[in-house]
Amino acid sequence: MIEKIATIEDVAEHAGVSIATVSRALHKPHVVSESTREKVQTAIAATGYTANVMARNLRLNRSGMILLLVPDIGNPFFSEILSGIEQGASKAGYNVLIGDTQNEPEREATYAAYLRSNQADAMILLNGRLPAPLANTPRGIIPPVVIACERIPGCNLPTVIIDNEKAAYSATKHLLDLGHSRIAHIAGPASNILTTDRVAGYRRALSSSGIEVNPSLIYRGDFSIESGISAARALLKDSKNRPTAFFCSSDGMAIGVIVAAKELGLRVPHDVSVIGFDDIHLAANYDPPLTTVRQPRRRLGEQAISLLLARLDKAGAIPEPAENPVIVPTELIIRQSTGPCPT
Amino acid sequence: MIEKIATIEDVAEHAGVSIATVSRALHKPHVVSESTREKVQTAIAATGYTANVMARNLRLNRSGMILLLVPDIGNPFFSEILSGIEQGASKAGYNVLIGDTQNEPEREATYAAYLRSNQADAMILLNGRLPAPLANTPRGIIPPVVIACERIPGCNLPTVIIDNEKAAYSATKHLLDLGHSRIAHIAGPASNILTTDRVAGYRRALSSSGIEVNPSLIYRGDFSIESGISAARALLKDSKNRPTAFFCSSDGMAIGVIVAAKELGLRVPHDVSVIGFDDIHLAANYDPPLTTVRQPRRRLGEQAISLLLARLDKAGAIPEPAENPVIVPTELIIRQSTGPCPT
DNA sequence: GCCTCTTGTGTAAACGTTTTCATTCATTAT
DNA sequence: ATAATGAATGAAAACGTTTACACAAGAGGC
Repeated sequence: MIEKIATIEDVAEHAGVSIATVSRALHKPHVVSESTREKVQTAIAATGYTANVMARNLRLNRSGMILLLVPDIGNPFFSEILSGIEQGASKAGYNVLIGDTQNEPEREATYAAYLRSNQADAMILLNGRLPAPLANTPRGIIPPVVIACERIPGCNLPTVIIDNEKAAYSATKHLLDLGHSRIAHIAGPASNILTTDRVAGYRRALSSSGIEVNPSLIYRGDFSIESGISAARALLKDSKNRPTAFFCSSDGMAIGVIVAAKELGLRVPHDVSVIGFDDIHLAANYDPPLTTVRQPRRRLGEQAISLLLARLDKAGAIPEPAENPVIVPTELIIRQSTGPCPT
Repeated sequence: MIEKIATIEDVAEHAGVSIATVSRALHKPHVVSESTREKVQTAIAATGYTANVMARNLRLNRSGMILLLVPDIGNPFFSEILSGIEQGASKAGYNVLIGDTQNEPEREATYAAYLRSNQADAMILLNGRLPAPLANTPRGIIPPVVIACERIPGCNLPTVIIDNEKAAYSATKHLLDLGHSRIAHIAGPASNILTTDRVAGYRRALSSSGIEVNPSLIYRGDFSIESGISAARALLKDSKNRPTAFFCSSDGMAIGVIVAAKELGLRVPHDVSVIGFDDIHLAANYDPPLTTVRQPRRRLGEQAISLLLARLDKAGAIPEPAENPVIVPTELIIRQSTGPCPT
């Protein structure tokens, strides 16, 4: 009574041909005669045959799988990037396997081993770190890996990122243009390169306006709403010298700042201006609607997968240097959380 | 110069043993002698051997892959569920392959075929619909599939859901208890069973308070902020008979309602109360903080994967009826978007 | 000293494909 | 009529594993 899954052999028998012919009828229809092709088709229908992908891949020495390393799949920030990647991959006949690394190097290494063990044909890194096994790849061999979201210094694998320094500069510049001079920066974790880049942009903007950077106005958050709240509570405490504007490295932290500001009876943007980063979906509908730096997340994913597919197509071929990294443009979206500096 | 990947044969040769012994040294260490075990270990280290998972899986007739069908991976609502699933699966040695169906039955069918073609060992459905190929599974054979999030009527596969009817009832009841009687319901798309269930809960609450259900107060949204805005604009237009409270089937729509209400100069909760559904992360930090029905999303994912793993363990065994569906409890989180009915 | 166990190892089959090579048969050119 | 071309198919090897089975050698009981 137990259902036996049909193999190519069953189809062959049913059609009265060899398994080679069945395989050919499926993958090189032009080399088999019309009549046998038909016989094979009806046999397939009759047996309900589906090719065993595992066997096929073993023979072809591929897996059809693209491994995506993400620091935390539970973080909605990644979901849209992921969506862009998935769509491109699926169109090219690849599946996307998501590796949630939880930021643990051990898990990164485990997943990176998938490349060697033929469980994945290629890999996209969103986690800003090169897994250990990849770091000591023999010189001259370029693994099929693309880096997205966070650049990895000293690593010249194909990369697609935004220009964090420039984006931070323009955000800070926007606040300067509104007349602010005591501008706080709620940064991301120190471990992220993008934090460094954004701090640099922030500093450059201030300097270019002849304002000295006050280190106590730079607060280290972790992108969460909660860390934004703590940051604002700490920085707004001293009502004498408090900042009149905040440039936050995530929309979440910006929202946290606004929550804390309201808590203290301050109005946004009348008393304090806040600018975020990412342009998450809710940014436009928060109260007040958030001025922010839009990160084209889907675009980022699309670029990453297309870079990877290009790399896979011409495997072995000498990879032209091309423009690397690929920079996808950000955009400053001005809404109502920023306004002129109170006098 | 091209790197040749080491196979089990290379290891065997290097260690001076047969490939069978290598395989045994790896998977049944107790049956090989200590000395050979060591030889094999050094040989593995020397060659940098990693087992070809594809070949292994072909032999073992498994894939180690759990397929997760999601209507839209770009939707952050799913990311936490996903995280719960991924964690449980990974602990049990499974990988999670995400199938983004985009709500297209065709893509669902394609992915469902992965089960037959041995690309996946099991499947979790979050999309509320049974893929066509699965629907006509031979009687008596229970495919390794678990349904989560949305029950599928008439399908008795293992299921883990929340009690939408009850949750909607208690949300509506909360508004009734606050003295509201003109309560609008912003529902989800008609195609979702959960919409039906929640509408039923809403109706039951009203009826049990002796209030007649006014169909014009039920608005069909699509879970998005935008649809919440349209809903509120439409329902609040008539300042004479406008509802004093909204029960929304998603936090997004609740936020939309609040945006629209503020637009009209109405205060929440002073003039109008709003209650959402899901308890997304931002709900607690919106202005005002959102009263909502918390859906334990991670828990949902965890339950789903554990149900599936149990099913996989005793393959073939007669599945005990057990409690089906499994209900994970929701919780009404009362914050500041709901208040007494204005007189 | 022979038989029986136990322990460790090797040989070879199997998993389900794709593809190279050889074979058959019909067609066309000489 | 015979040789040469071409089209269609089949036989078998290969992909890298796991494992059933056979076998060898040493230990222990009589």
